[in-house]
Amino acid sequence: MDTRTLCLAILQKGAASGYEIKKKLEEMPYRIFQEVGFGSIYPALNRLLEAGHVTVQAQAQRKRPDKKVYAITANGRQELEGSLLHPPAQDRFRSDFLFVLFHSELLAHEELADLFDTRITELKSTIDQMHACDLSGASPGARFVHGYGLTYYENALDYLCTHREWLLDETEARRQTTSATWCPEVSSTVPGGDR
Amino acid sequence: MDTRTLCLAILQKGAASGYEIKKKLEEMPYRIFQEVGFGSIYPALNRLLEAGHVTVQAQAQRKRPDKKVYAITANGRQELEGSLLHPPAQDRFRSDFLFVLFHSELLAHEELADLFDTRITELKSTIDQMHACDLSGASPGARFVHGYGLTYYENALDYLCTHREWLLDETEARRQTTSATWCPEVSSTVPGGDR
DNA sequence: CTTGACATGTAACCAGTTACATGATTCT
DNA sequence: AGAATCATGTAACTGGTTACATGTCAAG
Repeated sequence: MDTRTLCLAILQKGAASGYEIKKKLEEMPYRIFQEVGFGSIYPALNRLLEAGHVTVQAQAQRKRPDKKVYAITANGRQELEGSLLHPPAQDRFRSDFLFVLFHSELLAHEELADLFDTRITELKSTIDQMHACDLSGASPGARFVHGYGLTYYENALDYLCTHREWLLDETEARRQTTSATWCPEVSSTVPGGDR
Repeated sequence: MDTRTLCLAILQKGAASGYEIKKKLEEMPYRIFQEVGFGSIYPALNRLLEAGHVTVQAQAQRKRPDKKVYAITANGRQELEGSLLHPPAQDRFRSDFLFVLFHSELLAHEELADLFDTRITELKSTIDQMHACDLSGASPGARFVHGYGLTYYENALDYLCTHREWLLDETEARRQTTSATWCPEVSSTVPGGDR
């Protein structure tokens, strides 16, 4: 989702400044969608302003720089609802982690094991944070998306744990049988081999 | 992963033309990572050529336009291995579908139901295709990644099926309780207070 | 006779990231 | 004293998408 729509979505729940929008995009539940930098947010807000989708109000603050509080307009709400209506684009999943594992035979055994271990630790911490997350008062949509993300992380963790040894062993085996002999793989935990 | 690295990864498994690279990126197992257009591939190959990561050889064909077959060099292999070594960037998951469901209260009941149904159908078809996919001869890494993707899709399908009714009902319930008290304009709800 | 596969490329456009630029205040 | 937080923005760069441009051949 582009930054403009993301900003509209947040402003729809209440007026906010660019700085505050960035903070909200960093924490749950918006974190699931995307993190964007100031370099995207401020220009996006200016374009929304030009288009009449939002209004600004400068807020002088004692002992703080001025704040520009943006609020969504009826026009902006219509725009947001419009973008929800047309059929959503395909999901895109980008994982450099998987890309590296895909080429497991180009890495040393230890590097592979380390990769797994750090990812498993990260996943556990992410899952803990998501469990700790307060959802009282959250909309049904927010809860649904949170649950989707949580089950994704939990299943990913499970997959990594149950297939770690398999990949490590198979990669080692493949490395040794470079071109000489063909080794018949016999395993009950071959990914995709359960049909 | 950027297009150049993606091209190197494919060429590492064998020489290919730009057209063939695109086809490989469209099918399993590369499909999991990313799909890229010709507009990305041809410039990427030229940059790899300039950098000495690949070589070209024009191949005249009977009754076909000439083909430019690219092959990876020792230099290019080193480059690829190098990019696998430094710690992978964070996974990014972008889903307009989830973004829409997040705002379920802005959509009509029927639109929501339709969204679910089309997505469920799509997922089922994707899963079938992945099950039908031939993995004999695939590297351990490729199998691992394929399995990761497959379990993701299966779990996503399961989550959608088991939570469809919940979201539909909860959204309906929320709509009825908030419609009366909903306050549209800017008003006093400025987050972050004032001073 | 038209669609689709084969085959390569460029140019304009759009979006996002990173680095830069500024500056007060509060916490450790 | 130095780091973190609050607060806003621009400019350069990078990368990807889309549209354009060209052409053959096979199959329906």
